[in-house]
Amino acid sequence: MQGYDKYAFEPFAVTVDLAVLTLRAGALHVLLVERGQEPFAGRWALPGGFVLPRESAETAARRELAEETGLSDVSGLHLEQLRTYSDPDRDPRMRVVSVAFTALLPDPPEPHGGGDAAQARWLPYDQARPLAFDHDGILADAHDRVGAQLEYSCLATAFCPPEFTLGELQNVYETVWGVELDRPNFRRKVLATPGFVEPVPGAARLTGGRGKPAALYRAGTATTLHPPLLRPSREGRPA
Amino acid sequence: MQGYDKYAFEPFAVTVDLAVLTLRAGALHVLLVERGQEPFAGRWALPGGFVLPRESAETAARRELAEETGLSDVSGLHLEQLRTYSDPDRDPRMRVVSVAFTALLPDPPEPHGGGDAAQARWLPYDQARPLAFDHDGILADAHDRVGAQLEYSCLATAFCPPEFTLGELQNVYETVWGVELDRPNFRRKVLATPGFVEPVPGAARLTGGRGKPAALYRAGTATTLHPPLLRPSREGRPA
DNA sequence: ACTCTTTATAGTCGTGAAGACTATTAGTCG
DNA sequence: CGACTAATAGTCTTCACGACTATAAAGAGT
Repeated sequence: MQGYDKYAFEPFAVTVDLAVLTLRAGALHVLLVERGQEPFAGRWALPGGFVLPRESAETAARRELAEETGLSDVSGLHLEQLRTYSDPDRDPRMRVVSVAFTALLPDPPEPHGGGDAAQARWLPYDQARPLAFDHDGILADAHDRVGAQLEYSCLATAFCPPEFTLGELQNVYETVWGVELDRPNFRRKVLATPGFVEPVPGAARLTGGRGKPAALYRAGTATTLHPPLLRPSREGRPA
Repeated sequence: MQGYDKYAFEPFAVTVDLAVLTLRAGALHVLLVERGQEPFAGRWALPGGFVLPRESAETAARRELAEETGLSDVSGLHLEQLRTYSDPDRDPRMRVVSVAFTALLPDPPEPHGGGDAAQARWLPYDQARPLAFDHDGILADAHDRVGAQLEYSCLATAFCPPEFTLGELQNVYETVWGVELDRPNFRRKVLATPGFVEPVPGAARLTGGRGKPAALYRAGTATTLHPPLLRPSREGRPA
């Protein structure tokens, strides 16, 4: 891009789309809004909106996240740019380039519902499709990304409340990956990774009534996992 | 994003920026163009340009890649979306949202120089800064991403010609990571990963005259490395 | 021709991480 | 009080990997 001829380019509308994921009742859920107008009227879609003139995409995404979830403080929530979707025909009305984000919530509040969205609610990830526009693909990309990031980052704690048990942390991995993990081994691995979690002294919580109370942990200072926590059975043992 | 009020959004210019990386003489190089106009006249910048009305960002990026490198066939080259940069003030003239891509080239052709760029050339990665606009940050992000992807993907072969020796493949890792790897161990690890590389039967190449000729390999069918090839000395052995 | 250097390739050894599994502890529920 | 449940502790075996040594195949120098 050298000289800027003001007639050398077409102006595009720039939006953000949010794949807001959470764990509810042991299942992965995604925050969706019901579309009121055509196209895709009545269809569920990822929340999002236009980037305002003086906003970066990140700022717009966090603003939309606050509006759609109704949470007063979204500053601590994990929000990360996923990818930009720019197919010329992804919106039948006009040329829209959308910067997609993934957001991870620990405890799911009932969605605000307000804003300009006709209706907002959590839907189980498996029952979300078909979504409007190219949102099926965006949602799939978000799931892939989060699943991969669980392997080599401390992202899993973003799904958990400030204080959590190792069982809850394990549930994050098992739910997102769709696999079962061995509990003692998971525990050994997590505790052996410096900075992943740190114990809350003297605290314990009953996970739901039955069983031995679990010790509580907080997210540690580390951001990356070295070595990573690899998901099992990807290529299996050959032969 | 519900209804589209045509006055509800500001039109943005959408561009692509390319971080084109290659290995020259054992050092990481990046393709840069010299800016002709203000702002940042005379400063080096990442190649890029406007997304055309009927293009996706990916299409625009591949078109720019062909223009800037002068290569006739860029269809086989590794090109991947990096991230979108949307700070309102990243271009002093107007509101420009840029979708950045990383591209990896095996053998560096002398850059075309033509196109609308004043001048295009390969610069060693370490001597590239300071670049125009926010391109220092984009370049750093590209380097980070490529370095991370070497760990868990077969990306390294994108830096190599169609047939390469394991020594050349190891040079990719060593150059991008800036570390030295043990040759026998690297060899064992690569060959033990199914689908990473496959031998070219009966072929051998002298790496540069001296020494035993090395066997040639081709890129395999795998795309991800399981388990990953972790870079050493990140957190060291504690205690 | 012989040796030295260089690079590729083969193999060895010890440590440690991780999967599979068993045992114990500390709670609730009937 | 026992049955049940979930957390936590510990064992054993396998295997990946870092460190290291040895051998093979080429060119360069004398």
